[in-house]
Amino acid sequence: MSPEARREQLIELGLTMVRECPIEDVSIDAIADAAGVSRALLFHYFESKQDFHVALAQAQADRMLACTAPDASLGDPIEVLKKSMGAFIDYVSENRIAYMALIRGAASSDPAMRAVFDSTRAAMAERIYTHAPALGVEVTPIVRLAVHGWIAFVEETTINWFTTHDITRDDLVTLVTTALPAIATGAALTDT
Amino acid sequence: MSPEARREQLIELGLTMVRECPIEDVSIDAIADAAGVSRALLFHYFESKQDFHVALAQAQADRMLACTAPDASLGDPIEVLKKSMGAFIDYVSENRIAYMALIRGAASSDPAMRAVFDSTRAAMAERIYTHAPALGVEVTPIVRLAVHGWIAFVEETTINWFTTHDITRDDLVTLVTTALPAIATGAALTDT
DNA sequence: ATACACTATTGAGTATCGGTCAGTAACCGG
DNA sequence: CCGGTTACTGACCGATACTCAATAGTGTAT
Repeated sequence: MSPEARREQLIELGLTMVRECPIEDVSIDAIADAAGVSRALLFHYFESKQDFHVALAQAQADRMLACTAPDASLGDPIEVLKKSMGAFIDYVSENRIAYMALIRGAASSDPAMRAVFDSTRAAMAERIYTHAPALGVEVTPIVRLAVHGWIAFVEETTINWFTTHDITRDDLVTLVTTALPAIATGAALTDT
Repeated sequence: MSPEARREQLIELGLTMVRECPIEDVSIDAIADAAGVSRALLFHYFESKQDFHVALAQAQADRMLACTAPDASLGDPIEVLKKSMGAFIDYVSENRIAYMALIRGAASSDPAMRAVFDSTRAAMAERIYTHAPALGVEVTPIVRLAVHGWIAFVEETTINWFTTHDITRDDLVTLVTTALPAIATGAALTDT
């Protein structure tokens, strides 16, 4: 099998397994067995287990970003944001174990993992910045900090929402959508 | 040595080590060596490595909660919050590796760890709820969700601030403090 | 067609680490 | 002084991340 195809297969398999149980419970053995190859082959394609996990996280992050890509055709920035947030909530709903383990959980320890995490958030933040001027908000350091914090707000409320489920999905979308201007404009005010 | 003293010593030692390197890199061997006891003794005091980590997280969480206890003597809820937020920022600054690893990072996988994490956030949220009525905000499910999200917002901005440091500590305190009413009142509006 | 080179792939090995257990030594009351 | 309780240990086990020399399979040049 060609290196690229095999690499892709292994990552795909890894993502599937991580969808069912937390990442640290997925051994290299299990992945290799499921793929029908030897353990050693995994270390041929990935330098270490960490490296493999980083590849998984990157793949997961890419898909999430693709799913939540803003639909500029909607025109109104708030509507664009709303649709994007809905997509985010749905994506995390469908991949919550994988998402929590890869994007959120492992963000603490491994620097390489943290880098994936950071760049993913930065990509999400960048989308916001492009619409900020249209809403009369200047992108200053404090606004940037606030936007990053807001992303954490969105993640936390989404994850929390699964366990409680005591408000509707639409209310959640509205909550996180309206929170952004509320936080950002407040931050912009602190700035001056 | 008495069981209690030993337990305390091991936890204290664990917290010290976790202050310097991520928790999963701290082996039971290392802790036992540092304490001058055998590995087996650790398993006499803690059922498993996970159990030990939970004990560490609980101790860390307790200290954080103690440090950030609201000072009701200030009167004005916003001032109380501001002081508490300042204390939180300072605490996390001084213990960022341990905090990230124990309170934030490990929240994904182990249910017992997640329980510590959840109850800590719940304790922080409870402090907020007691002041909500005074600010004309009713504590509904959506407000609860928003408050939990806001705590994530505070954690994220604090951790992020530590790496960039491009605004002043006071501005950060103001940012997170003003964000709470901004988010909570917005949430309360969505409710009706 | 055959030999050769290249590489995807492996099986067998090593080190480390979490966890177990039978046993020891030290401190206790009688 | 003796017996029991218990803090404590050393030696073992299984799993797992990781290594490496060797192989099998495929494409190419003559």
